[in-house]
Amino acid sequence: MRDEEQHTGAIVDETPPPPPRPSTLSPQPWTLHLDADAFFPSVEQLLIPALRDRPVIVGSGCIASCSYEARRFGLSAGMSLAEAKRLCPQAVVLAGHYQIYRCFAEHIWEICRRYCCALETFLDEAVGELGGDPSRFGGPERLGQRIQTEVRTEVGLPVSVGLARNRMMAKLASSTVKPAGVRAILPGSEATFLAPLPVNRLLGVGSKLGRRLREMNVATIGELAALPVATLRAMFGQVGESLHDRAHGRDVRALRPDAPPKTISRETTFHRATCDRAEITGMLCYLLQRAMRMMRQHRLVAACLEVSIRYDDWKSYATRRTLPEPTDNDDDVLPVSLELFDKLHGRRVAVRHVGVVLSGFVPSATVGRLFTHQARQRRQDIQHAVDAVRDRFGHGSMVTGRAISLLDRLETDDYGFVLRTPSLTK
DNA sequence: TCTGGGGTCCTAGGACCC
DNA sequence: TCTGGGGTCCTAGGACCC
Repeated sequence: MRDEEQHTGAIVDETPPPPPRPSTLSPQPWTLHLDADAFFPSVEQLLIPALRDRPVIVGSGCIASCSYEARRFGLSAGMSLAEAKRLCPQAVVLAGHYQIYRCFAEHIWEICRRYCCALETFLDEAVGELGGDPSRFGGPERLGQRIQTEVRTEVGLPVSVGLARNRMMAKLASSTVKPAGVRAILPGSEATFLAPLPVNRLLGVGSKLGRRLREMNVATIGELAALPVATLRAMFGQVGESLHDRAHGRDVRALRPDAPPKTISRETTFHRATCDRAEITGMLCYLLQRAMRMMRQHRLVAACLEVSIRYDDWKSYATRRTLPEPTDNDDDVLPVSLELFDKLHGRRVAVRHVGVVLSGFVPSATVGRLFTHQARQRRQDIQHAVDAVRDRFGHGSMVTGRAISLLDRLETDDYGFVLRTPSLTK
């Protein structure tokens, strides 16, 4: 909760008592973390028997996920496809079928909900709070095995399950037993579990922070936990404080199962970098229309728009603007996106990548003044009619303005993924 | 290891207001 | 008229995660 208090300025008492830190020994509900093993390739291997036991990669440009058969060749998520093909030429590369993955994920989540009172989901992961005492099932580990078996028999996919007293520890638990493992971390055993793990396993320690910690001769989470919080605060500011908490197994993040998104973005990379302004702005408008539609599905209204471009020499630029007033209408934001693009697009270098980000959301119901003018009301009606057509026939059925030039080159699914574009296929 | 797409959170400086 | 401090908003950028 400390993070939220800092954001909202909720602390008014000059001398508050020390904030309650969730002790690893205090009674807390159990947290479940379930992680599907090599999710995308596993689904492909389940559906296409010929792919079983073969190295399978899902991704375009780089690896989104690869099967354990592929990992034996040194492949891992994030690696470029060029490098992957060099290491494992026999790998099967698939662009992915995200609509299908989503269906499998929802089935897995439904199984988790049998045991969880709150569940936060990502595509290949779920984290939830157990609704009751796991001793009913013979203890946390037995419960994890039960959930794992239900997923295996009902969905057909391997998953790893971790159980602990907070979400960070539950996720660490599942990550240490992948694939197809179950691990419960009993209260009081957190420090023993954490101490030998490499420091970069800790949430929030990526490449940069990991390098700085190694320079301080901190290689394990145990060595990090031994550093005084004042030292970490002096070196890393607020990040240092949360590092100290996490190294001691504390995680104050609450589950937010139905939290609305804070940003909605769409971006794409051109297969061949282009100088054609019409092509770039056409793509920009297309991406923006998709992001706006997704935002309306969440019943949100944006106050801020960001446009980003990346040139062929990999230099990236982005600019944001607060809109004259929050809106969910395409007509309000499309001209702004073009202004922002022109502001960014000053170099004589081909453009490789464009993207848009919507943010500063407020619920659409609270923006009453949007509906005060008749003209605006008419535009809202048209927008909703367009959305209705898109809901029924897909986004590509109703692309407007500059994005029309892209129509015959785009094919998308209902979850916001571009399945085939000139940039993603040979 | 020349590098996709969708997110979250934090920091910092400048403008502006009181 | 000048100076200072604090708060908030806006813009820009970076680290990190899946």
